Amino acid sequence: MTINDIAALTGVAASTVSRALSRPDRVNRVTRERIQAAARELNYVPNTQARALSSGRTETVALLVSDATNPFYFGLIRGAQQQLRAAGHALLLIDTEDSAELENHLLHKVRRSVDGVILAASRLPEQTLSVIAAELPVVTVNRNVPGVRSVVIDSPDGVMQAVEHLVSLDHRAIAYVAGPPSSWANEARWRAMRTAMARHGLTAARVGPFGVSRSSGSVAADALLNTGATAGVTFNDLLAIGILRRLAERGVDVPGEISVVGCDDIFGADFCSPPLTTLTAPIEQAGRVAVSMLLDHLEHLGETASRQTVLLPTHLTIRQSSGPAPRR
Amino acid sequence: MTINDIAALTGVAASTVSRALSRPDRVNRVTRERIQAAARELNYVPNTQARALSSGRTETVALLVSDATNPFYFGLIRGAQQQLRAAGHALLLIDTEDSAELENHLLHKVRRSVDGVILAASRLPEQTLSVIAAELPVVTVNRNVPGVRSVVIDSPDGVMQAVEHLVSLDHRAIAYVAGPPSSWANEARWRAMRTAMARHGLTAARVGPFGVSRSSGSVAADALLNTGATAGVTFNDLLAIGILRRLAERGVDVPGEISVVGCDDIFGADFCSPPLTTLTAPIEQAGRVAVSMLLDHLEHLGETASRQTVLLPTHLTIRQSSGPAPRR
DNA sequence: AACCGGGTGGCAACCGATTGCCATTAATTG
DNA sequence: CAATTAATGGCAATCGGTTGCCACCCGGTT
Repeated sequence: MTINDIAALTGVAASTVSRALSRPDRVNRVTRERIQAAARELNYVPNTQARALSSGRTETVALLVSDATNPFYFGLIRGAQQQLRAAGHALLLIDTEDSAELENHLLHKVRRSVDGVILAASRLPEQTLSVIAAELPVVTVNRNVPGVRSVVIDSPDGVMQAVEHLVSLDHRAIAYVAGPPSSWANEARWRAMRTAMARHGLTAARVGPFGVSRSSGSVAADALLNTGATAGVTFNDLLAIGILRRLAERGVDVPGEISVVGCDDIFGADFCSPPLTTLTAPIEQAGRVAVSMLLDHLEHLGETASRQTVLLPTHLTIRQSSGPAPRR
Repeated sequence: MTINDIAALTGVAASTVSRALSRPDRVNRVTRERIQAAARELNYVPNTQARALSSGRTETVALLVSDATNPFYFGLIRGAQQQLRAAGHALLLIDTEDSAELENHLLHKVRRSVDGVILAASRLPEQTLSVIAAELPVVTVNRNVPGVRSVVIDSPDGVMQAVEHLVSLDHRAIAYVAGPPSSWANEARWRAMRTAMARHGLTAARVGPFGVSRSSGSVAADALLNTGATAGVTFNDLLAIGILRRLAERGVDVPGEISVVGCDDIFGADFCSPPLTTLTAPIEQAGRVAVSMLLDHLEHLGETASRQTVLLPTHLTIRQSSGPAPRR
């Protein structure tokens, strides 16, 4: 069922069929309807590659994540997928395994086969990113690079809320449990934390970096205890959940002896034990917005974007992993 | 950077460049090396669509899931992704939103742009599936259809283990909490459950069907309590976790008053409260195996497969959501 | 009657590879 | 030494659309 079959069937040229299907106003109504009817009848589906080859548009967007098993991305994938399907585009999922080289390599490889890419938690240095953004429409998530449009979740603001929350509960020694140094969000959160602490005349301790997996949580928990802090704010929920587990194992009461605040509010944060106080991030929305920005960008190539960055608000969701500071 | 640029640069014909890159033995060593060097230098990446157009191979595989946010699929996606990347293929992720029509429609749409598809939890009727499998390489996961190769996780066997476990703890009234009727696995588990119960002269109760989300768990929990059963085996972990939550809310002690056994051992099953006794399924492996089968099938098109179905074993992981039956 | 312009639809040149077929050359063999 | 064969690389068709350009038809103007 190619365009030619339809052409033969309806007695017009292939080019007319093409136009009837993709630029309907360019062909006479009766011809168009005859063609469209035939197309429907034959169950015609245009060949994506052929179309891409000549038009340059693939109707496909790549979503790069650093680790497909990180629940944080589930929401992102979902949101992106939703929005893409609404626009009739396909989603190419790419796992960069947390490696900048691999990320770069894969980006290069798919460069020609997608209309644009969404980089969730890119590990690429700023300069490399700029280069890529110059030759391919890019939207980043939680990563701010000049000239590259992005959607960032305002977790720094959330971190401040978390600090206020903890300070109001009489915590004075609060530590930040850091994630990967190559993560832009990690540094942003740390900066916000120091600022918020300073506002109360306090200084934050910092431990890490740790990998973003639950197993890293064990090490992180021990390190956190060593700081003597009465509360810890972690880079993300995965780490926080790992910490909770290790603390339970060591018989440390949460929040009696130490409070733990996570970040992102991923799947599981509400039913772990104790349920995690965390920064609720509109992850799915971030995915949708990222796609919207990208598609919008694609439609107006050449024009300068009206908005380069969208900041999505977060809020602190208080559950049972945080409580009053223990009496000394 | 097309094949022609390289041809011009090295002074050979484009066809020779093509061969040097894709069928190296077909061209002289020195010519080949000169071409390969040039390709490397120019950072040449073959255009996927162009290649697909002429060769018919897209090096892309679609993975259809019924709901991208279901943690069960995370592992599957991961496993598939890993194996695909190792083979240099790309992964097109498609969310069918639990709708058979949408699934069919999307399958039809991508039919020409992928080399094959993996259907995880297809909702399609058997006949439709056969039709699709005839015109496109297909591997199903947890779905057995004659003539379609598949990888199925042997949860029926696991369900039997679960029943043995519960019966040994003196449970006599055990209920199955059913998932979507359109799920093949759901029926398979129910059958296994009845068989296992019958072996002990017992009959299983059944409640449901319920949606596979945590929120459905609330309704399911209440229904489960109404059966008077002292233990419930659920279609999957998501449902089980929802049930645990609702039971906690109602002040029902687990496992003191009622035991709950889940299925799949998804992310979260080990840290919910209480940690869930569940059937541990090799999900990631399932993803890898599915891809292997598909790629293998692609390489030997026309030949009849040696193995049509791979059965992956499960085992019961006993945690704290199951315990001795309460005294009457 | 000659002219103009909008609406239609065909022709043909791409897009960037792959691949069957053939010509050339070199190597092997009787 | 002639003949057969193998290795190598070029030509050109092809995959299935898209799109610029042009020709034609027709009604409406001067």
